[in-house]
Amino acid sequence: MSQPPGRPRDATLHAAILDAVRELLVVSSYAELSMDAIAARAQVGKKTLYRRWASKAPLVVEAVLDAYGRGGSFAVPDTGDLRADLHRWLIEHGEFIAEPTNAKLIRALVAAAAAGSGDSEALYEQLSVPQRSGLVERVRLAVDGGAVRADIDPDVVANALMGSLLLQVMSGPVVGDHVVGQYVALVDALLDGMV
Amino acid sequence: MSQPPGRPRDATLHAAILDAVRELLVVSSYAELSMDAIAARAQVGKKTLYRRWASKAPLVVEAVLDAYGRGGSFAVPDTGDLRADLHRWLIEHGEFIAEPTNAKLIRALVAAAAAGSGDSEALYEQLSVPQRSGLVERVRLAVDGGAVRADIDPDVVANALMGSLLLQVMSGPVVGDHVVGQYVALVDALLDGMV
Amino acid sequence: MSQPPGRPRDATLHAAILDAVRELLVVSSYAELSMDAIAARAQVGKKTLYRRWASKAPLVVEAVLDAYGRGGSFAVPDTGDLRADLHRWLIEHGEFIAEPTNAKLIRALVAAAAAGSGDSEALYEQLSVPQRSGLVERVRLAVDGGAVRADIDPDVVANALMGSLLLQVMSGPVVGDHVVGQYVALVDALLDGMV
Amino acid sequence: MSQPPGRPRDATLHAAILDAVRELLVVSSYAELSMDAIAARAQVGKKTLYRRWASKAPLVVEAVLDAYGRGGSFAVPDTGDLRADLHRWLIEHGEFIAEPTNAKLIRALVAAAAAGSGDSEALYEQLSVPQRSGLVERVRLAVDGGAVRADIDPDVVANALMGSLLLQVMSGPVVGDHVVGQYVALVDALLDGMV
DNA sequence: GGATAACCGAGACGGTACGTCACGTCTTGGA
DNA sequence: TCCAAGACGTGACGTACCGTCTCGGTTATCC
Repeated sequence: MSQPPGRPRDATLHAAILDAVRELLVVSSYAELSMDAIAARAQVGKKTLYRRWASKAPLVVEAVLDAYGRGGSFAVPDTGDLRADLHRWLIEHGEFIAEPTNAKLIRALVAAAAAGSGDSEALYEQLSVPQRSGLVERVRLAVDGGAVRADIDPDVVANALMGSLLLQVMSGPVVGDHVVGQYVALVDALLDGMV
Repeated sequence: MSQPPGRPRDATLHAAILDAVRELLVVSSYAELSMDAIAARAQVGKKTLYRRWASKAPLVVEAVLDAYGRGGSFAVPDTGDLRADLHRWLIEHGEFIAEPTNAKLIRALVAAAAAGSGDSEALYEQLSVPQRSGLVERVRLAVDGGAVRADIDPDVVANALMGSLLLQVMSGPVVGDHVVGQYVALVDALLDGMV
Repeated sequence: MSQPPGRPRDATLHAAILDAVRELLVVSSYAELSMDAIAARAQVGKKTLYRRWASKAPLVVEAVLDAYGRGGSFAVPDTGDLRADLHRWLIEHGEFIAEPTNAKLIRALVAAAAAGSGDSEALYEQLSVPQRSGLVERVRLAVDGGAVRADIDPDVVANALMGSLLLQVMSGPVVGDHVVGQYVALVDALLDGMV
Repeated sequence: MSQPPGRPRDATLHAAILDAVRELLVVSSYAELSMDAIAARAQVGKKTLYRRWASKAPLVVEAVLDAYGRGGSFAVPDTGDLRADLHRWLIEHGEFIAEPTNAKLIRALVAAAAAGSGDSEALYEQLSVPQRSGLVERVRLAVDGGAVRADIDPDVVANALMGSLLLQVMSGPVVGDHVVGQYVALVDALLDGMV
């Protein structure tokens, strides 16, 4: 209950720093992003950065997830209509990553996870795990309700959907409405089969 | 026809350098990998590295693709049985990335693509494009042969399969036979539908 | 009056670096001396060197002049007896550069002045100008006092004395008392004439 | 008598290389001069340089001495009039080093001697020893002839004259006729005494 | 006249040092 | 205790130079 002694941390700095990170990431890849540049941009001492984040990776992860979370709700909807719910979720994400700014942020997140040593996978899972569990849960609900065959593994479906999105991000800038149609087609193929 | 003047580049160094990169990547993530260490390991001057590759990213890409290409044929088979062909292709890749050594290499490849500045996407596509076109071609064949519905977009199928693999790589070390079963289940769900 | 923001430079490092330079110069010529070695010896980052000196040349100059300045007073004495004063000054310097350690330092100073590009002459003159003006002043005093002919140019005398010393340094290690006698002889020849 | 087998060395290259060295030294100090640049300038392979000179230092020494030797005779004259002979020798040298191009060359020679490790003093003496012995010989002749006091050490006189010149070179660009007058004054002071 | 041998221009090579940049820590004065 | 500013040790970056080597090719003598 008692408050720690000394001057409390300036809460407004948090947002300023995350903003600086995102602004810099839009114009300069993860590798080019430096803690010095972040501190300079946010008008903040480097010590302040390291007081709050252990290194560049978790800082970038938080900056990206912060933008991701504020960009509207990405929870998997449950209207009872599985096809419509998956369509909507996939299109929502598709439009998010179609925005070049957002694509750069996600690419930075992947870079932070892939480049880092060992425990940086954990950071990456801060993004993937909640989304995956939301998807798995929604599919399991459909299985339980009998709308989907009982032998379907929800994890497999979640992998296919999220994997398609990830591949899209990593394949560079995306063009036009064509892509949105592909998301619809993916859900339909999974539900109806290709045969 | 005529040979350029001066001492020609030593062709054996190319392989020695790529070997050094791979050996180092097994024990030290992409971020920890240094050009100095590569040069030292390959018994080569740093100048020789920069004479042949512009930076760490394309060097790592070539080293990984070189191992990938030599690791046996990953072409999509065509036995006439689409289900069996996709099963086999997916399991082949699944086992490749299940090998921890290979997983590290692929993670490094992703890191090189994600961390690099701009044109490294192009390098990354050296891996993804050939695989994608093989897959797309195989599915299109099935569509043309009437084994698959005419309104199926082969690109969508390729995205789902490759995306699942990519997600697997990025989600850290994978355990056991469980995963292989998931690949079978993904192909089956796509072919038969979930409903 | 106010102090600039940020951590102030560590004043103790200055002396440590200059010491390291001198220690290294005793065993390795100016050309062999490397900034890396200096940094390693002084337990200092290379950045710290370049923060304080633009390159190797001015660093060496300061290191040598620092030792020269601390090695006792080399001011030209003024006892009223010009011959004795010049004898003493010349012998003092002669004994200084006869010390192999000091000779190496002075040779490094000359190398820094001669090898450097343009503005290192200025650094070199940090040594020569004060000595020259002291000598010139002493001779001018003698001229004014009538102890020396009025048509004598003090600059000419200073040149001859300092030049003899410089030539000695550049001519490699010097042997014994013979040299001291030569300094006495030089002053006597100048005062009394050769004829 | 017999000629060694194989293609003889191209004698014209020697001069071309020395020219290249001098041309480069005029615009870029000794430290900035590189063997690569010399080879490129002289249209010569680097192997050709190292076939003829062990390193940069002796090459520079030869290039400078070559120019020095061709610049007319610098032998000490012997007209019987010591004063006139020394005047003439000193003025000749003074005018030589007053030429900025020549001054740069001599500075490079000093740099080659001072910067190098150990045996480079030997190179420097290729210039100083012949001049010194010429001077010493001339003074000794005057001593023997009774034109100069018997207790005068010719080495001391040579030191004073050569040292004055060396100091002049190292003190940067020189201005005007003023300097020539100083050389005359130096000889006069030595001959007549300052008192 | 063929073999042999040294020369030559060009430029790749291993190594070392350069001067810069980034990381993560530390040290000021001050809030 | 927090904060901005910035110096600090460490270590990687990408470049330049040194002196050696390896190409294709040229000139000389020797057999």
